[in-house]
Amino acid sequence: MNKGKYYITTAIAYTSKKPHIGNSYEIVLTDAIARFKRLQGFDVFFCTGTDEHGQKIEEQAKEEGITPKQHVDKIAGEIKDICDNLNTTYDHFIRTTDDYHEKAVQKIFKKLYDQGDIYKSSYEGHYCVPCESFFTESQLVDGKCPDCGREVKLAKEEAYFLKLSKYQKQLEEHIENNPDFIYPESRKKEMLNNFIKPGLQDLCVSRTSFKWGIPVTFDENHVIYVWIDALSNYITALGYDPDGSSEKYHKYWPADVHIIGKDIIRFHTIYWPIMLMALGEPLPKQVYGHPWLLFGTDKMSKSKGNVIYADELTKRFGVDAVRYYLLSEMPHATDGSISYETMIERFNSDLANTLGNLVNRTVAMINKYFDGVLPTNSCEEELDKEFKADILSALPVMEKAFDDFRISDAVEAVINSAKRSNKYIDETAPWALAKDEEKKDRLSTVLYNLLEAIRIIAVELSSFMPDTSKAILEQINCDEASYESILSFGAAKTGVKVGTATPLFNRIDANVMLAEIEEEMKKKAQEAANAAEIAGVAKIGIEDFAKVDLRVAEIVDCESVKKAKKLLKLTVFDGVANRTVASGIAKWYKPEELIGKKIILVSNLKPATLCGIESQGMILAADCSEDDVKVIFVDGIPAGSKVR
RNA sequence: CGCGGGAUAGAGCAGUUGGUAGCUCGUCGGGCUCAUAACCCGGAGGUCGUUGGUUCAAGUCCUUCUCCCGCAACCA
Repeated sequence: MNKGKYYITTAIAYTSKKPHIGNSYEIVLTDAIARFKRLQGFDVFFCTGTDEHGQKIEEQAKEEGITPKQHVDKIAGEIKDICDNLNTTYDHFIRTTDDYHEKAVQKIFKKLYDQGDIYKSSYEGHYCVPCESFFTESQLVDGKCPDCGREVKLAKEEAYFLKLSKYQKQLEEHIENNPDFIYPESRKKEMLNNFIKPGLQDLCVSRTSFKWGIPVTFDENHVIYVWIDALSNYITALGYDPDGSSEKYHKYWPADVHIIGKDIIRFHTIYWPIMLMALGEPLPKQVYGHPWLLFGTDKMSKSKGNVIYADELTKRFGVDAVRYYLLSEMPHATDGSISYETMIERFNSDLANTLGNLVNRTVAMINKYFDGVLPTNSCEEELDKEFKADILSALPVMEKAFDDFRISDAVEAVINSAKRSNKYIDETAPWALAKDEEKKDRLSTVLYNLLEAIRIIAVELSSFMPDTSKAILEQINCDEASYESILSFGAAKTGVKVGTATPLFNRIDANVMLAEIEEEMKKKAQEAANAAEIAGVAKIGIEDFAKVDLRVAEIVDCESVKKAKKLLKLTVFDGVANRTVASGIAKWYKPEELIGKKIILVSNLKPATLCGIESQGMILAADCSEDDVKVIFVDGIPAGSKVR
């Protein structure tokens, strides 16, 4: 049954570095929706890809001593591997360095220029020559470059601009007339009130400060800056061409939904619609800004050694379990957090206990009592009705949940079916029926109902856990997996021999696995630290060391600093006089426990002002680990003693 | 008042337009034995952060304050 076309996209991933599991969530989320729409009978086109231009990539390649293209090929390959590894069913993987994309973007740029929506002007700002960057007045620190601290000068850069202002009214109307356009709703107000209504400034769409981008055909010095390049992927992927687009484009555009991270909602609900208006093309029907995935309460960072990549997780838990976890654990509107503890917990309770065990015990009983072949399903009883109704009620719940992007609710609906089935086993007690030869037919019927419930669950699960879905159908030896077959109860057939009962998910011993993981995390953190620090530190001569004047000093006073979370203000006696030192150890020490202690002071450090305090030196402390700092105390040595 | 998000059972969360406060995990007790120490039932546990207000009715709307988490500034 064909319900029409459905075009769905992810944002394209920036190829500066390998994405971690938080970045990978988006593709899994989108894939689940795409699979569900296909199940429902939509002709789905699912597009993902990579965004490969820009200054950052140019710089990174330079550091690595390779060409931007080589750098981008490597990362794009890694990203594609992740998508494949996660078993996602994208129909097209676009790279912004693809030939057809570059050509189409150049034409788009030209068209907009020719019709006057793009114009040449100049961009004025504070320019830092060594950094080759422009800054606005508010970005400057003490009137100097925020990156390097050097003087900046006023400079002009020639650039092309897109006339956002011209379409402002039209966009505002569109957003107000199409309440579903921006989702979740809370974002809509944010966009309207913060950006659109105050008035849109024209958008700078070209750069001359770097070369790694799509050249402007009619102006050699300029490359097309990110927006027109990256956002256009949604139409160039289908074969859009200002001179005549492909059949595929006419079939699938406009997109039914763009799935993106909440950080880029602005670009997708303001710049992108205006670009399309200018091109005279229809707007996407909906933009869903999904929340972020955090690791515990920490953000993932390489130096902490807690970065988790999708491939590491799938190796440990299996692809389907990772997909299940991401989809079931993420809230639809607020940020979600993942941890190994909850992942193991959900694995054991939902997948192994509830779902896996249900399949296992049912198949085992069919084999045990009927040699794998059920003779009949006609011995119905009153309580079966309620059971069937409960199982069938899951699908409408799922459909509503998918429409609202509440994927975790959809997942929950299926797991609830499994729970209901476990309850049905208890209600009917097949093992008791088995003891009475007269109740054979009833026993067969009960097991049939379970088998059919499991089949429906397996089909519903296919959007989230495709391999598991197949494995279940295989185990019950049934290949009826259509959408129509789960609208009513009874598509499974009697007289078919089921397979042997094989556990789908083996329970995980949390203690063992967590210990293992901790071990590995430590190793990774160690490696990161070693690589970054020891290797990166150049050898110095004794004369360099001699420049550092280290003195023992006594802490005579200490107080915390308002408005600075990390800072303590110390007054230390260096043998001659008192001086003030600011130190970022507030997290580990209370002011009163430091008073009277003796420490080692770097006494000839140039003073610096931190949060309004002039710090005249620095005290020595050791980084025991990422989150543990210990001050080096030297009690018993007179203040003022030189250390060397 | 730098911006933003949050505070609901031991933990993690849901509570749509105001109408009896729920779910998962854990815990305690019971049941069952087909199954992966699993499954099923029941209990305990919450003055919904604080103050005041609107209302017949507030977790939900308005207000005061407190605390926590991101970002910004700060680990000389």
